Amino acid sequence: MNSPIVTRFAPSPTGYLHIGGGRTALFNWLFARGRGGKFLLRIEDTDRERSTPEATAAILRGLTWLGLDWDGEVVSQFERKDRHAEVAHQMLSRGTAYKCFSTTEEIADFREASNASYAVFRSPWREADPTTYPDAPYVIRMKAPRTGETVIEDRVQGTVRFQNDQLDDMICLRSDGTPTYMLAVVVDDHDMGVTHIIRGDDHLNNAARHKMIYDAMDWPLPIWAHIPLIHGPDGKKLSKRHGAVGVEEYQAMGYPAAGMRNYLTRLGWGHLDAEIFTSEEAMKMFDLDGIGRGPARLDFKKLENTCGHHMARADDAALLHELTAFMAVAGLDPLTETQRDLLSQALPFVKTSAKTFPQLLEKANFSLIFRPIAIDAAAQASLDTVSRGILKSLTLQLQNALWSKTELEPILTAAAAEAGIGFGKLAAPIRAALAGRTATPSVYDMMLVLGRDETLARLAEAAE
RNA sequence: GGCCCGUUCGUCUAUCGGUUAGGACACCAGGUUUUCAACCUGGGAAGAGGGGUUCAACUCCCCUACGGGCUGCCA
Repeated sequence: MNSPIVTRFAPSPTGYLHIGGGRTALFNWLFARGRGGKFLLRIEDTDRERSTPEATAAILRGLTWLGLDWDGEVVSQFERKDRHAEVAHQMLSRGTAYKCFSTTEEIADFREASNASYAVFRSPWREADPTTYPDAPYVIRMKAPRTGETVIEDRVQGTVRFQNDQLDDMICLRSDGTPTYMLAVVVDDHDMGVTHIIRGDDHLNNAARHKMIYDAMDWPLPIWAHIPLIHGPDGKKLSKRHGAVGVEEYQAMGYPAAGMRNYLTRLGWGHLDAEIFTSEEAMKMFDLDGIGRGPARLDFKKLENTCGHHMARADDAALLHELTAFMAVAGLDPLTETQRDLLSQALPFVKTSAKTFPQLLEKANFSLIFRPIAIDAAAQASLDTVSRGILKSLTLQLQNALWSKTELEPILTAAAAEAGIGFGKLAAPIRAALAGRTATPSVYDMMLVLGRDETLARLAEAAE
C-alpha cells in the first residue's frame, strides 16, 4: 500500500489571499482530498517585518469562503524557528554547512567590486579553519556542491537540470539566529510529512536549492509539481490594475464559491471535455498530469458562465444561505422575514438565469420591494390610460380566482383578447405594476410568489 | 548578464507520432419567447517562426522570437 498523500498550502501573510494562491490551494486540496490524503496549512511568517496577523486572518477567510478546509491546526512557521536552527546546526555538524562571518557590508562591497549586482558570492569562510573564527555574529551557509548538477524531477515541468556552479552557498540561518525561507520550507515540509509539493513555478529554481538541503540532511525527497502563474486578461502578470486579485474581492463581486472552484480548477488544468463539475467530481478527476505548462489568463466571461451553471443547479436553501452571506460582505441590508420568504419562493426560477448574486438579487427584485412600488421611466411608458383601465378591470376579475398558473392563464389570456391586444401588450403594464420595471421574471411567476393580496394591491396601485 | 520555465482557435483546454486537430467561453447568424435573460440550432476561428529525426510530427531534438521566473541575512 502506498503511503498516504500529504499536501500543503504555505502562503506568506503579507496581504490578502491572491487568486493565484487560491488556485494553488485548490489544486493541493483537490489532490489530497481526492486520494484520501491530508491537506495542511502553514503560514510562512518568518519575515517579521512584513507578516501581520490581519493578513493571516484574511487568508483563512479567503480559504474558508472558497470551501477549502485543511487538516489539523494551522502551522506557524515562525513558531518553529528553534527547530529550524536545530537543523541548521545539524548540518553544521554533518559538514554540509558552515559558519560564515562575512558581513552584509562585505558582501555588498564584493558585488560592487565585481561590478555586477548579480555576481555569485563565494564566502571565504567555506573552508576556513574553525580556530580562525572571530568572536562575531555569523550566518550558517549551505555548503553547496560546486560541481556537477542538481536534477529536479518535476511532475509538471519534467526533468529540470541546474549546473551546480550556478548556485551559491545560500544562507540557512541568519546572523540573528532566525531561519531563511529556504531552510524553513524544507524543514517544515519534512517534519509535516508533506509528500507532494504543488506550488507556483516561481519556486522552480528554488527547488534545486531545496533539494540540496534534503540531500544535506539525508531526507527523502517530496514530489514536486510547479504550476504556472495566473495572468491577467492581457497576458501580463496579474496585478491590481487588472481589477480583482484578492480572493475576497471575488466573493464581494458575488460569484458563488462552487462556481469559483470549478472555474479555478479548469484554469490551468484540463481533463478531456470536462467543463462543469462539482468539487466531488473534480477530486475524482484531478491529477498532476492534467496541469498545463503555460500560464493561464483570467477570463471573467467564462468565470461568469461557469458560475451560472452552479447557480442554476444549487440547492435553494444552500443558495439562500450563501446569498445572505454575500449580502453581509457586500454591505447590503439584511433581508426582512417577508423578503426572505418571498425570495425563497422566487429562487427556483430566478436562479436559472443568474450568474452572480447581484444578478440573482436583480432578477428577484420584485420579491424584495414594498408598496408603494417605484416605477422606472421605461416601465411607466406602458402605463397609459388605456392599460391602467385594463389593469383595473383585471383586478376585479382576479378577485376570486384560484391562485395557480392553470387558473390565472385563461383569465389573463381572455383579458388580452377582450382588450384586443396581444399577450405581450398586457404583460408590460403588469410587469410595471408588480415590479416597477420592464425586465422581470414571467408575470405568472411573479403573481404566484407575491400571492393574491399583494398582487391585487400592486395592480390597483398602478391603475390609480 | 547568467541560469531555469513556457508558447494549440480571441480565451481556457483535449490530443500523449498517424484525428476532417475535439470541447467550453466569447463572438456571429437563426430559433423559441410575455420583457431582460436563460435556453436550442448552426457558423467562423488554432498548432509562434525556422531547421532537423521519422514512412509519418501539434506531439521528439536543436535554434530564433516573444512571454515569465530565479539570481536577497524576502517568501
